[in-house]
Amino acid sequence: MALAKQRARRAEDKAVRRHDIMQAALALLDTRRFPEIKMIDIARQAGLAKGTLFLYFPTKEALFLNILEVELEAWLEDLNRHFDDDGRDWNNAGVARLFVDTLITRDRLTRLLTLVSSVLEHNVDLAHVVAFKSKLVAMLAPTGARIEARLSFLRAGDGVMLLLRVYALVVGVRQLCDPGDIARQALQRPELRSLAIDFEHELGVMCDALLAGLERNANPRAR
Amino acid sequence: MALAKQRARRAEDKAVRRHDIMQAALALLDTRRFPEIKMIDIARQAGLAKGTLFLYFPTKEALFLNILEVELEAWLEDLNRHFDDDGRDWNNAGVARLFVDTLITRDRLTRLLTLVSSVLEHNVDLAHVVAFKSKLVAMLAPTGARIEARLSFLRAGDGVMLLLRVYALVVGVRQLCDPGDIARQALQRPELRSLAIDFEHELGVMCDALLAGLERNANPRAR
Amino acid sequence: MALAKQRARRAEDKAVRRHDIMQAALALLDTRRFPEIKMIDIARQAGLAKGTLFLYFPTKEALFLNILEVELEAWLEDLNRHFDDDGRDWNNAGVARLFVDTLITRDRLTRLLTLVSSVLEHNVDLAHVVAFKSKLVAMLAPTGARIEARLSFLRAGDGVMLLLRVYALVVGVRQLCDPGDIARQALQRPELRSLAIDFEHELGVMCDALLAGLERNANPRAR
Amino acid sequence: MALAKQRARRAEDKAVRRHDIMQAALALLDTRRFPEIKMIDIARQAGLAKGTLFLYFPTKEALFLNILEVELEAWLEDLNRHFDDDGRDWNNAGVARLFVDTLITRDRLTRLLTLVSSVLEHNVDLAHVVAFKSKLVAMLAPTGARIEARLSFLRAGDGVMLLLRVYALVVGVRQLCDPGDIARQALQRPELRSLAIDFEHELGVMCDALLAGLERNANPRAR
DNA sequence: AATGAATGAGGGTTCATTCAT
DNA sequence: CATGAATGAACCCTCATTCAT
Repeated sequence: MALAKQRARRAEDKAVRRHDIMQAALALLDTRRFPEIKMIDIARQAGLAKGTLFLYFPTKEALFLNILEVELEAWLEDLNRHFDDDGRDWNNAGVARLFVDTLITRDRLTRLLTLVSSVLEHNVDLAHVVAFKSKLVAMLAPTGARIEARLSFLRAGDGVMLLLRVYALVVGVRQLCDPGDIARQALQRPELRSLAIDFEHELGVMCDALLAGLERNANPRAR
Repeated sequence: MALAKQRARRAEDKAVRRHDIMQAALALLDTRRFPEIKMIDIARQAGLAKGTLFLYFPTKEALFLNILEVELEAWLEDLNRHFDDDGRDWNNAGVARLFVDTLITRDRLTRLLTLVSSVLEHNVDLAHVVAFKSKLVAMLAPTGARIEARLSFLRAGDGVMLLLRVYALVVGVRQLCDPGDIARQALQRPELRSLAIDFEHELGVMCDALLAGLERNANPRAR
Repeated sequence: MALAKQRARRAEDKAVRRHDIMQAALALLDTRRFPEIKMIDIARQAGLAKGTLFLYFPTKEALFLNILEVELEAWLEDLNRHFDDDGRDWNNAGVARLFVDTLITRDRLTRLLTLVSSVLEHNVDLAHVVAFKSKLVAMLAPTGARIEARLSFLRAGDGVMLLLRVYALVVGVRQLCDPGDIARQALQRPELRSLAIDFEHELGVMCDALLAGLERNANPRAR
Repeated sequence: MALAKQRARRAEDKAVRRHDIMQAALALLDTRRFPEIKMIDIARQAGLAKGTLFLYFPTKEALFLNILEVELEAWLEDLNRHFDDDGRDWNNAGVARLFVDTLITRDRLTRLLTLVSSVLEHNVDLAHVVAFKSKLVAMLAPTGARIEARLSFLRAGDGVMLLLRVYALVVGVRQLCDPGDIARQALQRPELRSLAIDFEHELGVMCDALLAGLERNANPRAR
């Protein structure tokens, strides 16, 4: 047996270890897609034994769901901080810009979002999913409220809904812009260039359009 | 040994067999998700042997990619037919409505779209992907042109781009609205109801907003 | 990929392959205990790939349960043949002797019997167990009838019951006489010699006693 | 971290802890089979940490082997007490009855006996097995002697041998009468009822027969 | 062309045991 | 002594794909 890693006995140490594992998984996500990441790889990356991972997360999916939760929280808090800035002149374009700016630096988050419904919510028990979604609802609310305060055409509840729509946008645009290895090669072809789309730019356009369109459609008289 | 199905010698017969296989796969897609559909199931559904499938499609992914191609073509042709109707008064809302109407009756297509970049373009060789994408480009162009003709704020190339954005919307909204089995249970909870979103309605709102927003943002002076 | 073994296409060939697999498993049983036999070992022994085994038997337990069935059948048929010999003067001792003689040359059978309730009837689905037990009932009946015909003190149904009791005896005596590797070493010690018991002899004593005792107790007046 | 249980410093305290652990394991044996009982379960049942178990017993098997030893001792002492009762009129039937009566109330013992050679004597080192078997020999002798004194047809050494044979009977009859979960379901079927055998009754019949038969066969002249 | 038997890589998870604290 | 975090070997079975017939 290899030398056992220092034991995490205090809750604090355990949190650190949890964090280490999540970071290891996250690091692998930069170069590989979810199905290509094996638990053993994560373990090695974290300098741990495979079994140890299962002391902290019941399944591979649960691990990534937790990662997503943390990333999501960080993003929402980031948004909150920005929305609390009264010095800015808030309008649709500004909000869209904020979404894009905070998202394009969060490659991992946007990649993880892609997995939620197709992967991460499978092989996880009901309680976990409920916990995740409850947390999500709780996290979305404050940010949603801030958005409503900044964009006058939004009504109560529209802020959270907007965030969910941005989530949909992120997922859709990722799939549109993120080819797999083979598709990437295919897109090299001149005749397929029209399908090679830049994530950042496209997300910007879509967010802009979404907000402008929602406002427009919120004011029927203006049509 | 079961009686061998009559051999498809002529190209015509082979096309029929191909079609049968695709229909069988499609039928299974109504009740199961891609990873849960086994090649043996498709074979049985088609009344063929497992190995026969591989005479027509090199991999499972290639099979579904072909299915997608056909479904996509049908959808685009449908769109074409509608766009060719001069009797309608074409505007954003009308186009959005058309997208939604033609998509919500195509459950299989919207489900397949979800898989493109995450699944179908893997385990398929370069030539296949190139073929698929080339076909796609060729199919999108005529419809794109028609859209451009119907919506005056669109410039050359915007029609195809719009279709791609609608694709992104479909993928995003599907993931937003289509929970897996466990997530569906979770969403029963009253406190999570806010996350239970109707696909059709949401797709409508998003398409409407996308078009309205794109027009708005296409006319900078109007801001 | 290694060279694929010749394919068994006809039902006849498949039966041969099934038989080969069972023989391979049986061969390994001579030198190892059930939990130490891995499916991969059986596959290699049979010159097949691991997956091939699962084409013929759904689980490891099912495989051995089938083996047991065959071995059991062979034994019972053997018994039938002997019982049909009118030239013998049938009495308790003779029947006991027959049991022992036919069993001590069937090492594998007696080892398998040990596993039935503790192992083989686990990880097998209900239908399989029912099938096995039904077959067992069907196989026991003819032999039971013959025994009843040979031993006058037996009443209807006693023949089958006697076979079940012999089964119990075999299992018990095997466990009594068959030490594991470590226990075998322990029994080398002079002071433990009293625990080293010979299977054949002991089975003989027990069978003799069982039959004599059953007869005795069947005639209360004789007490 | 849970509060560490008070340390057992004195040998006396340690014996108590040992006992606690064995009792915990024993309790679990009532509802589960050996392979389904996990060390962590035993630890929890005993209110201890998993690692602590290994301070008292080197392996899971060693733990159960010790339990068996104690249970066996209790049974033999019980037998001794009964055999020392001069008021009874000792004969085969009485002895058989005594075996059965003292065994059917010892469900755990009879279940453990089943495991001895197939499980408990594996993953235990030689010294342990030797110790167990030596103890066994020592425990059997006094009871064996008492039996010999009560049943006149027995010669020196036959008493111990009889006990071993009763052990074989218990193991065999247990396996015959104790179906696993699936087998139990199978035995519900009317056509398989003949295989559903009552442990107590069958053990009685077998013990009776064994003793009667041994006596019978011990007096060749009587044949 | 059709068949379906054969292949075998692949992988998450468990749990007895160890050992740092 | 007690703890419980860490270890990592072990393992059956699936299923897309191949290929002999």
